[in-house]
Amino acid sequence: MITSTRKERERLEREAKILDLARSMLRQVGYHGLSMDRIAAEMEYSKGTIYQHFPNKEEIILALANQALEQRLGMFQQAATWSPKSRERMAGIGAAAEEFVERYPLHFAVEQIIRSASMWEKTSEERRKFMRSCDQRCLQIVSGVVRDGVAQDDLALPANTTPEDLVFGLWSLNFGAYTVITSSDTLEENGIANPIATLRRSQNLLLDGYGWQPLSSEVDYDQVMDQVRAEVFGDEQPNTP
Amino acid sequence: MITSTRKERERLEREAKILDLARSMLRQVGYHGLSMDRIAAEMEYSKGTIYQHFPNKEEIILALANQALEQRLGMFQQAATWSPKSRERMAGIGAAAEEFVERYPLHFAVEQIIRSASMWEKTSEERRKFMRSCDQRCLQIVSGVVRDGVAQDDLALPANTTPEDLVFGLWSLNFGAYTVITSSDTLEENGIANPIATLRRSQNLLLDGYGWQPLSSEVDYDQVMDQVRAEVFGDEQPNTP
Amino acid sequence: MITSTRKERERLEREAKILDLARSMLRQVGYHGLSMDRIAAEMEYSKGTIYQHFPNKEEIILALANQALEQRLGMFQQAATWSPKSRERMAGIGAAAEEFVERYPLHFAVEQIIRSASMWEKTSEERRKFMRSCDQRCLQIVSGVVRDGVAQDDLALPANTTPEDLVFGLWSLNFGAYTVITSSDTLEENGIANPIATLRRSQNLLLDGYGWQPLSSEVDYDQVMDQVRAEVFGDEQPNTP
Amino acid sequence: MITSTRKERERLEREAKILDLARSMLRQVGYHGLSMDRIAAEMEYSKGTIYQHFPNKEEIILALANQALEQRLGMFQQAATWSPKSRERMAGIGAAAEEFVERYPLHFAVEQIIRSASMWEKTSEERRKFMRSCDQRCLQIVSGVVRDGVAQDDLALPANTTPEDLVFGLWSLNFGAYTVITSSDTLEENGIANPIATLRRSQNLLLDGYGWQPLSSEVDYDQVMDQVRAEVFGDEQPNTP
DNA sequence: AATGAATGAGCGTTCATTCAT
DNA sequence: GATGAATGAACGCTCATTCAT
Repeated sequence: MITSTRKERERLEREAKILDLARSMLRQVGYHGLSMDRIAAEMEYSKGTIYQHFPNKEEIILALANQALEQRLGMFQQAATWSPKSRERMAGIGAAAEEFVERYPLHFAVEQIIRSASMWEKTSEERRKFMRSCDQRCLQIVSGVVRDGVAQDDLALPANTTPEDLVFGLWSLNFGAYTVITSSDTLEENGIANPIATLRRSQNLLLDGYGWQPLSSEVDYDQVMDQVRAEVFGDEQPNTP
Repeated sequence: MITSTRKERERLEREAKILDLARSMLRQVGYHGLSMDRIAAEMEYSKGTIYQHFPNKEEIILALANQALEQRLGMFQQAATWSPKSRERMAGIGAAAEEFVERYPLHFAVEQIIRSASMWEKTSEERRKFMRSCDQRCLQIVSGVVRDGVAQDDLALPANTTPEDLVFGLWSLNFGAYTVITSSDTLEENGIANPIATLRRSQNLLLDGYGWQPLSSEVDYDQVMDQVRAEVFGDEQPNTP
Repeated sequence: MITSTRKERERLEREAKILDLARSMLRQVGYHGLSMDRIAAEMEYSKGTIYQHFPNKEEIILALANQALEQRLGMFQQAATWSPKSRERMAGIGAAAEEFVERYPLHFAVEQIIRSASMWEKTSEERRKFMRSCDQRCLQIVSGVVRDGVAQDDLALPANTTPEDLVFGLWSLNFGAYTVITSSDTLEENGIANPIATLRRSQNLLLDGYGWQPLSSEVDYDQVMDQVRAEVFGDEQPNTP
Repeated sequence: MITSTRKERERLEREAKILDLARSMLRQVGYHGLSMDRIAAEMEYSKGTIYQHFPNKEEIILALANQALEQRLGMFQQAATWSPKSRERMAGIGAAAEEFVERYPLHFAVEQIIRSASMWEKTSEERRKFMRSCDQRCLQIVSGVVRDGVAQDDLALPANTTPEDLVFGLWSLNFGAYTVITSSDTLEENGIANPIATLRRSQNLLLDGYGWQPLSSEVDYDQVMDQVRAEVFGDEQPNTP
């Protein structure tokens, strides 16, 4: 029993090591530069050993995606229960999204690559399902907060609009903002000095636009978000300069 | 010299042809399937000839991206001068962005690939510069409209906020939305039936949030955008259902 | 010792099981698909254990071949004592050869592989010897029948001709026929509707040619062969249509 | 024109060289030992170049098979027109088969491997067709001689027997005999001193058995075969000792 | 004795790039 | 200037075999 436990533990450690390596390599050399040869070379293990953990390259990438999604899911779950006030919980989720990108930039990079690469071929349907379900659960957490807001009369949705529609807007804004931030190194010299702050404001304005009470003119959600990051995620430094 | 002019013209034609072919191949077989061999095989020219136009494969892809950016730049320019009213011009740019993705989906796909691939070592500084300048000019066009709005008192920017900050929000929203739309095939079943409409509303709410007059509660910008797409870009069918 | 006997028995059982598995895998996935990994996976034993039985893959295949040869040898022995009449015994051996291919097609396939593959460097001298001895004993059984025929004056061999020469002819005919049958799927459409019947006739004509009494014009050896297959080998259905 | 002719010639030469090498390697290391790596290494060309001539490994093997079959076809055609007497022409074909194996032992080895290997997967259907057609044409040449014999009343076929049935017997005998000869090195010590002579006799007895006139008791077909090999195929030494 | 993780050479194949013609 | 044969490193992947446990 002890032996099998140790072996199992070693196996998991090795698997984690492979994924760590693959993750950082994925960012450095991109999807097309990531190769089993390189992964094996960079580890102290042989190619065959890598293949004993993952049946093919795509599975490695999908595993990375799953890790990223699971990580975010967990953070969203924490944030979604943080406050009794619906709009504050929403702000909390925004804070979680921030925290996620900053704390696990590689996870975010993996997500970006996954969402744009054209490599949905060989990966096992099982894992793909898992990925979709992570996506959905994330979406549901956030739309759940919207529903709470509606239920608590903090918010009234326009006709023909689902909570998911609202979330789609926030999601797009968030994902797009971090993608632009990550892929552009001339933001500052182009007049965008503090993109994170702008993202926060944009999110607030969007929620204000939906009439979600209390509006950002009444509550300083910037401060709320810093508070979430400090209290829920243990940041030492507030993020707003 | 007339001769050299003809030669030059032929050269440009051939270059355009290579790019057209590469672009459609990129759609059909993905980045993975794009190969110099295949490009050459599908043209009446040989591999060597193609190498006389583009020193390596990456340059082709970058050239493709530049075409896309130039295309968008042109469309933005058209949209940015379409109306005397600043907020309508802004809506026009939104319509142009829509039109761009729908009319040239490949261009958008190329942009995404470019933004995630890591292949900048091999590409020429010249082309890279061009790309950056396209990006910047696009940004400037849009921020120009913002400045006009400010100048015309349709809009007052908060303290510490540049026109570019505002544009960054819109840009993120747009880019993010189209990335999510492109990469997710379960949007509808997840409650997001009409993502384009949601994107439009999100944009409007954002601009409303900045106080840009006249607000979307006063003017039906949906209709304005359809109008732009019809009048400026010649769409026969309005996009709102 | 009782213990060692049990162990020995278990060992032999396991060995037989490995070979059974390997043989059926050989049928299903061909020589190419036969792998130690797969054998181990399909058994309740590990790769290492299999290596304790067979020092390498080739030995397994050779052991398979030996099983096949031994099987045939046994059947030939049965057939060679079946009748007091030499020519009928000869027909019996023909029937045994038929029976062998039909009842154990895998054994025949293994034989063919063995005879064409080049893998003798790795295999043990012992097993190779065994294989040669099987071959020889088979030959001797048949040539023994020829000698009986000569001794009983049913047959007179030409000058410079050994009983083995005669057997060589039959052997060639038989092995060649089944190889052609196995490897060609267009026999029928090429006018060879019943190759087995033709093989039988060819054998009979050959023996007639040597003057082996009674000739096939006097005795219906087709019927004799069906009888052998029914009585000696327990076939329920006669083979001639 | 001249250039292209030279290039074409060089191409064909290179192709022939690859095939020559592959052929001799196939015999030495067997089907499973033959690898593109080895072929490339043994030539002064790189792997990529080999692939510019043959799209995959199987095609190389099939090309070898085609060469062998075509070679034999040609020899059979020569032999089939050699004499006005049907049975002598038949003997001529036997001589051609002998000549083929002796003059091109590698071609024969290829045939043997092809007929037993389980690798009919990837090869282009086109080439496979060609192979089948070679087989058929060979068969037709020989069965044509049988038909001639029937037409000339040298031979009467039994009921339910096609000329192809007769040929099937000869074919089996021949292919089987040479396979046994090739794969067994203990023939002589097992009492089979002159297998070729035995094969010849077996063939004659078979044809005698069908009643093909004149019988081998009337004509010395051994001498006829030596004559064919000398006159048609230019052998300097008769083959019968 | 049994295990299965680890190895690493090998496989068939692709493809960007070069360069003699 | 155009060609395409040649290259050779790289790719994803397999598998017989070894050996520490």
